[in-house]
Amino acid sequence: MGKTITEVAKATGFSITTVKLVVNNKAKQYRISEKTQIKIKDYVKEHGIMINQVARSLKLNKTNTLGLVIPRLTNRFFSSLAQLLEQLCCDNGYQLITVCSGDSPEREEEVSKNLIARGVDGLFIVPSSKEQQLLSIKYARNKPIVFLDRNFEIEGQSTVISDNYAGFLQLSKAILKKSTSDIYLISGDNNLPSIKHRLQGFVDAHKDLKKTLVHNWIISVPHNQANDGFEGMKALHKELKQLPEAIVFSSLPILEGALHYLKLHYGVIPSQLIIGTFDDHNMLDFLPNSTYSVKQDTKTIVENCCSIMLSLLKNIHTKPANYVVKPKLIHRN
Amino acid sequence: MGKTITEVAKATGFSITTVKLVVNNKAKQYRISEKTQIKIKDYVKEHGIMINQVARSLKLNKTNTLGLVIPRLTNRFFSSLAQLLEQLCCDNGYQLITVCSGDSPEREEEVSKNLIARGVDGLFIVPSSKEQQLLSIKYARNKPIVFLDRNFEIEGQSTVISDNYAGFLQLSKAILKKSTSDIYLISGDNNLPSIKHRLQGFVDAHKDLKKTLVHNWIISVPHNQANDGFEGMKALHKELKQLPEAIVFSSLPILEGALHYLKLHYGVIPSQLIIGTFDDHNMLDFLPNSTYSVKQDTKTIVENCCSIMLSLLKNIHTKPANYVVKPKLIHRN
DNA sequence: CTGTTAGCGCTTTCAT
DNA sequence: ATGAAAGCGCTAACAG
Repeated sequence: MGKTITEVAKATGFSITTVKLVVNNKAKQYRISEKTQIKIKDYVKEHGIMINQVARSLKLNKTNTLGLVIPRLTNRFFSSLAQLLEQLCCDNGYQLITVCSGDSPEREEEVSKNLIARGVDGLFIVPSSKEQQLLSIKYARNKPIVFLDRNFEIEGQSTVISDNYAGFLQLSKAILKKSTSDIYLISGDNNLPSIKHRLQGFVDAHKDLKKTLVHNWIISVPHNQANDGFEGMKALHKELKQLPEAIVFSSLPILEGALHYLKLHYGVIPSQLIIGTFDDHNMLDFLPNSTYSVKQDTKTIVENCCSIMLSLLKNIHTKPANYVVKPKLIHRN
Repeated sequence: MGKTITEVAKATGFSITTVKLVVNNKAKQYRISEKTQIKIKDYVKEHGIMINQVARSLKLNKTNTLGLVIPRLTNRFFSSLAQLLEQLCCDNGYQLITVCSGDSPEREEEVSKNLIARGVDGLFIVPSSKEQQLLSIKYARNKPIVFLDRNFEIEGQSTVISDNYAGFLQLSKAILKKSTSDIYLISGDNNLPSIKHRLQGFVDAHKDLKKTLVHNWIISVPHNQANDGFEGMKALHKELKQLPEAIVFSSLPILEGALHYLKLHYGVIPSQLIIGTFDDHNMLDFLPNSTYSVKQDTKTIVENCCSIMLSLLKNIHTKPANYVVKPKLIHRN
């Protein structure tokens, strides 16, 4: 399956132009004779034809591919993002290439360069640091970039992020209204703007409701991973010697790790603990606890990303757009 | 950032060959003069250089890309698979392109063709049906393919799968030893060989332990998705009017859906229910129940896939290899 | 030590 | 109605 267009031309004895006209259904338009059409179509029916996209890309200086750089696929938010974006890109004639940076700036630089060298027509990037975001802009040159999920406040760039502040403001208020103010926060990667905004939402919820933050209200852990959550929970537990009324987690992996600690320590997850977390997952159903989760609107995020990219692809000088997508608070129990 | 090699040659006044020799650090070997080296290196330092991989690929008829076709990224097993495989391919000089088929044969055909037209050097495929597996072999022609996770028993192909039978045999025995034989199975996509083997393991565990299967022991649902699990649980519950001692689920999404039904119906997950499932997830920690899960050895699977692919890439006539990777039973509580 | 050249398969423009 | 040819940027082989 899959002769090249040139091979078909050689085999049938017609020129490349004629073959192309026939296979692109422009035969009528250019009045190619019936005989010729039939001969070519028969050959194609028997042997198949497959346009070599590499050669096409070289000639047109356009690959019809787009790159997506995310921290990791095992994070549910990013995997849904990748899946939806792939589908949407495909619907618009583009093949998405997804790569993981592991949140390491070096790796992000490497994979981004790689994607550009491979000739992607544009890039979606979840930047791991301000420096990397700037470097990407430099490397991509005149290729369109849309920054996703995080924006290190660089002027003139297109960005699509969730409203992290509003999400945690709403979540924290909901919990504060249910409970006293005995509420702690375990948070990873606090230098990320998205996390900073979440923290601010948590703090402002207290202010708005005229509640005071508990002493040592935040446990900071280095990253957004399960083992960080485990250590954070351990630290909090060691300090308090007991469980508070409520704990809020800056992300799902942190929550996973923290609950693993509790399970190890208590044998079960203490069900009276009120739990808040950024990001949602079906498996929160598994908990007996009252849980509040901030579900990001992945569909809208992806649609915005894609529409920005398509305008940028049409005209690189399109004015940059900055979307902030509202998440949704989900309550269980 | 990123002049082409030709541009550098023009700008510095040297020939393409000389420039290549210098940037590839073969200057010494070919005794390029110091002066020339410095001139070229200075220019590159200032303007950067970026090899156009598209042109390179066209010339060499090799793109250094590999394709991975999976049902969906939102399934945890497949996302870890993709993430690990991407890393391993990268370590070996290949860029992985992951696409989702949604378990639809039509879409699988479309994306596979697309990958081949884009010139991937080889393909990893989780086939959705026997017909598609055969079609992929036909389309790929002389490109290497490794089939993953499922094998519809086609001769002469390289495959890497988990030992589904052993996994469920072990899991079912563990549960049967703990409980009476009041144990049901909710299972989706029963026409997949992997699922068939799991069912057989379930049945044979009863045989081996001389227990009899309960009446109507299996609830079959069409697919491997959460809403299928929801419907399956509903059906079982309607039939029994109560909960059995134990339920085994053919996959995590099915379990998710089923527990969502229980949560809706009972308000909490009844903690006396013993739960068994294929695939593992940290979030099973969240359950108060006694759970048994079969954790696939993703790392070994990926390593096997990659090593087969690399030999096939070296020599397409390498004898096909068939790996069956042992999973691990995980017990909680 | 350095330069030249053919050609990968395609698109596009211009000729018949 | 059909064909010819240039050229995208690179590699590899050969030529000085």
